[in-house]
Amino acid sequence: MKDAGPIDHQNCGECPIRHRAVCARCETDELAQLERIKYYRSFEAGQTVVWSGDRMDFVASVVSGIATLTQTLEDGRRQMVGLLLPSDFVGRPGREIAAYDVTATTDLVMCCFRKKPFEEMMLRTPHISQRLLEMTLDELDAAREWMLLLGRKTAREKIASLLAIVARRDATLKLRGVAGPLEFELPLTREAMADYLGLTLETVSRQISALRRDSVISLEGKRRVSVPDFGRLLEEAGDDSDGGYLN
Amino acid sequence: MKDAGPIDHQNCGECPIRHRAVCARCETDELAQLERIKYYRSFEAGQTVVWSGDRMDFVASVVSGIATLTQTLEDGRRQMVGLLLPSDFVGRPGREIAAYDVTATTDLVMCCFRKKPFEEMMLRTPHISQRLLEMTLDELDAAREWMLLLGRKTAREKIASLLAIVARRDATLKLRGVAGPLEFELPLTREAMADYLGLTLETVSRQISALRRDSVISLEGKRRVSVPDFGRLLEEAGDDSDGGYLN
DNA sequence: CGATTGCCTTGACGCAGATCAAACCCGTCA
DNA sequence: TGACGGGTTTGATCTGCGTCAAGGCAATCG
Repeated sequence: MKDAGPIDHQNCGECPIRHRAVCARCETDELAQLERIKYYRSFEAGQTVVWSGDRMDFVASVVSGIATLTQTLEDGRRQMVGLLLPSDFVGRPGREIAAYDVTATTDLVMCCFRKKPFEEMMLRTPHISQRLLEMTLDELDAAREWMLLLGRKTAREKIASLLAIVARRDATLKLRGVAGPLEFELPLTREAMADYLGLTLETVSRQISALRRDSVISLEGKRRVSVPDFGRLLEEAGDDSDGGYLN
Repeated sequence: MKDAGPIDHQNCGECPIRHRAVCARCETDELAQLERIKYYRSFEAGQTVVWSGDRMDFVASVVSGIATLTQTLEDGRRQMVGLLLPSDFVGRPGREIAAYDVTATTDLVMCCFRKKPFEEMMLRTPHISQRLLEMTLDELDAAREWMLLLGRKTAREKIASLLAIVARRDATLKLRGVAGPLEFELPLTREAMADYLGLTLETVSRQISALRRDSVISLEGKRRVSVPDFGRLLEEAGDDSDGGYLN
C-alpha cells in the first residue's frame, strides 16, 4: 500500500477540480477552513480504496484518475454502480460504514476530509451542502439512466452507450471542437466494462469487435478508440436517435 | 382529468407525512411559509401526473398512494426508475423540464409547491435543503441496489427481491411484529412489475407461479400475497442470505 | 344474460447472451 | 531467448428469458 503520495498540501486556489467539486461554491475563507481538515491520498491502478462494510472515517473528492463503485453478491456476481471521475465525491456524510467497494482503476489521487469535521462544517456552510445536493441529484439522474441501460438495452446498445459516455467526457475535458473523428483511451478493462454493463467479458469483447467490423469505431491496440461519426454511435446506443450535441 | 381533489388546505401539523417528507425538519414558522405556497392535487389510478419533456412548474411530496417514474426508448421499451411512496419527493429544484414520466399507479394525493417560491425558500431554509439532501442520498442508494438487481440477478431473484421490498415496507407501515406469515397487497400490475424489473410480463407471471409452486409464497386472488417464511424469501432474493431483520 | 374489456396465465419455440474452452498478444522477467 | 501471466479474442454449445399465440377469470356494460 503506497499511500500518502507525493502531493502534499496543495493550495485549494490552484486545484484542478476547484470549480466542479463539492467545494465549487466556497468563498476564500471557507476554502481556508477546508484546507485545515483535508489531506491527499494516492493509489495505484488496481488498489482498493475502501471495502464495503469497512468503517470509513473520511469523505473525499477525486482529484485525478478514475475509481469505481461496485457491489457484489455472495456468490461473486459483481455490478458496478458508479464510475468516479475527477471532481466526483466519495462517501456519504452521516454514514459510518462504506456501502460499496471503491477501487482505483487508474492511478488515483483523492482529496480527503476527515468525516466528523466535514459534517460539522456542512452544518455551518450552506455553500457546501448546496453543492453536494446538486451533485447528488446529478448522480441520481445518471444512476437512473443506467437503470434504463441495464434493464432494457441490448449488449450492442450497452457498449455503444458506454463508448458514447466516455467519448463525451473526453471531448469536454479536451475542449476540442465537435468536428473530426473523436479519439480517446478506454480507462476500463473488458472485465470492468462487463461489470459496469451487466454482461460477461466475452460478450463485451464480441460486441466491440462487431462495432469495429461495422466501422462504427476503430481501434488502435486494445484500448485506444476512435469514432469517425459520433451521430452514428449515438444511434447505436439507442437513446436519443437525434440529440447529437456534445455535452 | 379529475384534478384538485376533495382535500383542500390541510393543516401541515396534522399531515400524515409530516415527519418523513422534505418538510420533516421544519419549525412551525417554516411550515407556515410552506402552507402559503402549497396546494393539493389528486389523481386516479392510471392517470399520468407529468410527461417527460413537459415543463414542470412545481415540486411535490406524495401524501398517499403510489406513483412511478419511468423512462422510455423511442421504440417503446420502458424501464421504471423509481417507485414513489408516501413522503417521497417528486421533481428537481433547478430543473425546468421533467426528465421522467410520472404516473399514478393507485389513487394518489400529492402536496405540491410552486417551484419558484420553493426554490427561493430552500436558499433561506437549511432545514429543507438538508432534509432533501438526505432523501436524495437515500434514493441514490436505492437506485444503486436496483442496478445490482437489473444487471446481475435472475428473473426469479428479481421477483423475490421485489416481493421482499414490498413486504418489508408493508410491515413497517403496519408495525406488526415479525412473527406470523406476512401478508400484503401488490400495488403493481404484472406489467408494471415487468417494467420495474427489466423483464416481460410473461416472465413475471411465470416466476410468480414458480414461487407459488415451490411454496415460497401463496396467493389469494392475483394481488394478495402471503409469505410464510420471510427468511426463505430473502434467500431466494439472493442478496443477504442472512440479514433477516425487518426494517 | 351474453358480450366486452382488462389483466393474468400457460404453452411452444427461438434467440441473445452465458458458459466452457482454446488460443493470441504483448510486456516482463529469468 | 524463451517462459510466463494478464488481458483479450474467438469458437462451440447451452440455456434463460423473450416472443408469439391461445385461452382463462372477473368486473363492467349494454
